[in-house]
Amino acid sequence: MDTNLGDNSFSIDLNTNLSLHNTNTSPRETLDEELIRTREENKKLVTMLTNLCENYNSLQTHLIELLQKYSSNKEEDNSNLLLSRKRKAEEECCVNNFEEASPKRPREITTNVSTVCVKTNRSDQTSVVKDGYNWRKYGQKVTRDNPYPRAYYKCSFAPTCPVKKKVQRSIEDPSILVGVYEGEHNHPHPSQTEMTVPLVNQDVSTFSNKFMEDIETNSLQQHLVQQMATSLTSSPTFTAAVAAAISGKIFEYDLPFN
DNA sequence: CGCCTTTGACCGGCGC
DNA sequence: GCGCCGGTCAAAGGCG
Repeated sequence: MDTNLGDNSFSIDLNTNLSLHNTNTSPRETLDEELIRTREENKKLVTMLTNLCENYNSLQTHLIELLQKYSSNKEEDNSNLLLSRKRKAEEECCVNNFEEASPKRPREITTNVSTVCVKTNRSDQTSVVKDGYNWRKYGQKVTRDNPYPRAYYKCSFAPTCPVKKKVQRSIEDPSILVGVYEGEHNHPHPSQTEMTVPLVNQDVSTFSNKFMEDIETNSLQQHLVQQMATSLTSSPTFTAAVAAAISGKIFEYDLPFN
């Protein structure tokens, strides 16, 4: 990993030592200087924020790649131990060779399988993984290897959407809901935000999914901050407002001396 | 009234 | 061929 984080060792000079009481220059000149200085600080902050976001994004991309490698290896190991022969055959068919249809099983092959684990309140008995999509429950079954019922859902946001999901509580930790998504949505996410799209097209373990949830939450916040900063700093209205606020403060300080 | 959940029945694959 | 098991269907009922 050669992600360069050294560039982030920035120091922010907020320029708090404003020369408010410079007796050699007129108030107008002082204000102009402060305005120029404020704009420069503004530019610096935007640059630093941009660098920070770029580093963050590259780091996140790298992390996702590592997690995908890790989870695919782990999935392979676990399937040998835990899955029945039937499940194992399906898993291998979908994950490793999903382009080829099994001669023994000419039925529709799912092209995409992903696992999502969601930590819930232990007292919460509902088996709902809130991912922003609309789901219609079409069945429930108690499986042999888990006393908790497995619920079957179809995506009801679009009539032609082929995505299905199975939700079942973990036998090891009942507070964890394990959702298995099959297929890909053929419609945009209802919330219109890419950041909250569930982890389709990835086989991700319990660990990595919890990790990914954190990443996505923080990423959303980061994204919002970035957008706010960009829109605000590029707005002449905003800079004018900042200048007005500063000048107002300066006059507050200056008035007793006039 | 439409959408959703519930739940028993049914179907197909697989092992013995 | 039979039984087990997971997945799906569809009727009935609930809810807003």
